[in-house]
Amino acid sequence: MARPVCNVVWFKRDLRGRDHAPLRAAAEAGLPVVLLFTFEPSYLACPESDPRHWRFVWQSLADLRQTLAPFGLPLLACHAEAPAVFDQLLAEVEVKTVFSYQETNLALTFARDRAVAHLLRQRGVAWREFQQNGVLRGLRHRQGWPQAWAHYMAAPPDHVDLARLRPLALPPELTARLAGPPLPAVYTTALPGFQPGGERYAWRYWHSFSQERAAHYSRHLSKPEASRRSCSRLSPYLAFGNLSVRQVVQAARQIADAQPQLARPLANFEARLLWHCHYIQKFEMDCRMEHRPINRAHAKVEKEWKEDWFQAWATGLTGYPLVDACMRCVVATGYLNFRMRAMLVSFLSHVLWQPWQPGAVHLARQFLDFEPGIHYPQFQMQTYAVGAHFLRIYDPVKQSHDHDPAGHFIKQWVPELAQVPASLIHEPWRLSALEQSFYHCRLGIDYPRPLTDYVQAAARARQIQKQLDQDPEVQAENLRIVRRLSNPLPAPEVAE
DNA sequence: AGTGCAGTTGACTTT
DNA sequence: TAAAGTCAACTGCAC
Repeated sequence: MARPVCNVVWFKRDLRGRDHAPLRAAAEAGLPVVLLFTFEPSYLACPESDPRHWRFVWQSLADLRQTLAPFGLPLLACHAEAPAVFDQLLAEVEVKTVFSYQETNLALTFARDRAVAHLLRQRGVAWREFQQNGVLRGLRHRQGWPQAWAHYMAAPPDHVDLARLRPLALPPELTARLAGPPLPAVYTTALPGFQPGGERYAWRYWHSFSQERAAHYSRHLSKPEASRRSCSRLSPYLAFGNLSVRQVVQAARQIADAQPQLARPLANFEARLLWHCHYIQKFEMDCRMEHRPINRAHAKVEKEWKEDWFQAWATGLTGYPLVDACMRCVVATGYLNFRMRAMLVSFLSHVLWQPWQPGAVHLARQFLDFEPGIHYPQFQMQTYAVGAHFLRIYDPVKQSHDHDPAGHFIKQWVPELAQVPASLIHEPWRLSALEQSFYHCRLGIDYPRPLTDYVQAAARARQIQKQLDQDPEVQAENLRIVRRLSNPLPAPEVAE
């Protein structure tokens, strides 16, 4: 008996029903479709994964199903490795083409994609992968990239006519077999404190941002507390593709045109959307930075692993109030603004003098909006002076005075310091014995003494960096990186 | 009242 | 997206 013929749309980090090139292509191709998502055990179990990410995906799928249901389109979520899913599916149905987006992600998913490509090629199935968010695969240099990005962002979205998609009816037995075992409840139960996934929530965040919150965007961007409201909070929706960058860019331009008083903050916001894609493009072009220093000569910097220091950092017990508040906050909510993230990385790398890789894995799990293409380039930039960049060592006390002067954020996340007055909260190690007892904050008992002295540690980090700058091997590597990764044209906002 | 000077502030440069 | 260094201008104060 002839196998039924169909196409497949394979959803990855593009969990939306609009501006979706693979869906659009499948609709235009005419054949019945199978809509597929895979929860892969190897991906769920990888060190960078946290249940918070998969809960977000779960919620996104529920939302997507709501979008698809009126058109009678089922979405098959399989708890199995993707190659195995395709293998089983191809045994029962004849797939002409698999449509998906290109995925700039971990080495793990890249290897998975190669296995899938191999399998599909063997079975004579075409795989059409589409460019996502202006990120280009196979670029050798970035000359012309900003122009290509601008062109993509200005182009009309990939409109999907869901009414034109016809589902392929799979036998329930096959559907059940493909679906695999149910996901453990930890991946499917919502937790308070985290942003919920899904296209509908994504647009709700966009509307509240563009209508109310964006006014103070630039002023509050770096404040640990105010940024939670005044920033867009779209990052997890972009990371999992509940929104395309293009949809957001175009929505922002529309609002900026209609409401001139928002033009400035929204232009600032759009510049960051460009940087978002810029870093993913960087990672796409050199994904080895997931594991090793982008400046290979930096591999010889010796760092002494101190498990207890790392644990103190990871749990918010370093003795530096703002550092601890930030870590506890991101562990509890999955969100922290850019500057505070950079400070956490700087503190681990330069002050505690610990290797960055375990820190990158820890924060990948905490960030609800974990985006490998931003995460790894940023970690490397914060850790090393790479290419044209210089070292940025954040002073945790200065940051505290500058961005949380009244200590509200600190008190919220480090309740041990709740009684300490604002004037003393940034440096609790200065509290006298009397003050410690008066403010219920005994150092070493209620709240830790600093793990190490910031001033000395930063001086050492700067000195080692100075030596590295003189090192011919480091210099040669930097030259290579500048040639390959830097953009030889003027900055995009100027060129535009 | 005007001068000298130590200390502060801010703009700008450098790493 | 940082912070230290440099320098000039400014301030407050003693005399």
